[in-house]
Amino acid sequence: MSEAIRELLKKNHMSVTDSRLQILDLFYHAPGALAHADIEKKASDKIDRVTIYRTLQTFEEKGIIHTIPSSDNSVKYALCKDQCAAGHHHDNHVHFVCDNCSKTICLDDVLVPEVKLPGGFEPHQSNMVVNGLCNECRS
Amino acid sequence: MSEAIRELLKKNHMSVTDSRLQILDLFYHAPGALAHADIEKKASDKIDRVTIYRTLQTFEEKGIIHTIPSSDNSVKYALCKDQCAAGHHHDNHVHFVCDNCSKTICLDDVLVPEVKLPGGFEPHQSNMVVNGLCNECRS
DNA sequence: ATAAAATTTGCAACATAATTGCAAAATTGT
DNA sequence: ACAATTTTGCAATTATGTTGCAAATTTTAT
Ligand SMILES: [Mn+2]
Ligand SMILES: [Mn+2]
Ligand SMILES: [Zn+2]
Ligand SMILES: [Zn+2]
Repeated sequence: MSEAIRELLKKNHMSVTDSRLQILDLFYHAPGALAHADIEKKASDKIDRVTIYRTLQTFEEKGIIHTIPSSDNSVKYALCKDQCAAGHHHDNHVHFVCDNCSKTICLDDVLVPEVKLPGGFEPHQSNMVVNGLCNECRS
Repeated sequence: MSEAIRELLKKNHMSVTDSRLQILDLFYHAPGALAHADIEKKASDKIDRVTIYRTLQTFEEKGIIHTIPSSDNSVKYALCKDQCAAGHHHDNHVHFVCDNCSKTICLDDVLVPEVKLPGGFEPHQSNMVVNGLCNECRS
């Protein structure tokens, strides 16, 4: 189990360290996406803020996690599923943010639809975030 | 010209003050969306940081400007087109962020497409941001 | 036009978030 | 077990955002 996490680090040519194992473990068990602050709180064995910043940045560069944009200066991060490699993300799925519980969820099966842009614009990557009530909060 | 801006403030029941006129003027002449920092720099007659924060918040509440989400903790703002009223925005258009010049542009004519969500999710609002090369940077 | 009332502004103080350099600690390869 | 490399934590610094309050400005009433 924790073995899978070690492998992920190895596969991406990263040293396996306590902080990284711990942070990855948080992502694997989290109900939704995590913000820097969430990690700072949840990390059992306290990790320095700076280390968290650097770890998130490295994970993002290696294609292990991706960022989820927000309108309130609170970027969140979530695990990439598969084909994301260093420098080349392919997370073209929709994200959902619950207005009630404020959980942020990757809708891995809902792909971001293509849109026709005005002439001259060349699209590289699209992000779509839907706000509303999540499946749990609507019950 | 500046008269139109005064009218906009009046129409929204706001006192017309120097700061507000100046900031609105910036938006009307800007090539793209503006971040708080942009306004702080561009304001000819220096406006206090706090006033900028408060002005942006008020404009947003009144439906004069809307926020554009980002993946790097730097929300931008742009003018609303029309039917946005206090507390009820209707800016359901796509936004474009240029990877080269990093301009952020409202594609007012490109509507955010609907997506079918998994059962139980109730959508309220959608945002879509496309990255790539803008019309100017591709030439 | 003037004065009173209401709103907005700027300053100071504070709080939180993010970045950088560097030495100590941990990890990796031999 | 050792040397080389990488990562971590701390301190210092900078950037970003919030709040209370008195002074200034704008609006409304006279
Ligand atoms: Mn995702
Ligand atoms: Mn817009
Ligand atoms: Zn919810
Ligand atoms: Zn461009």
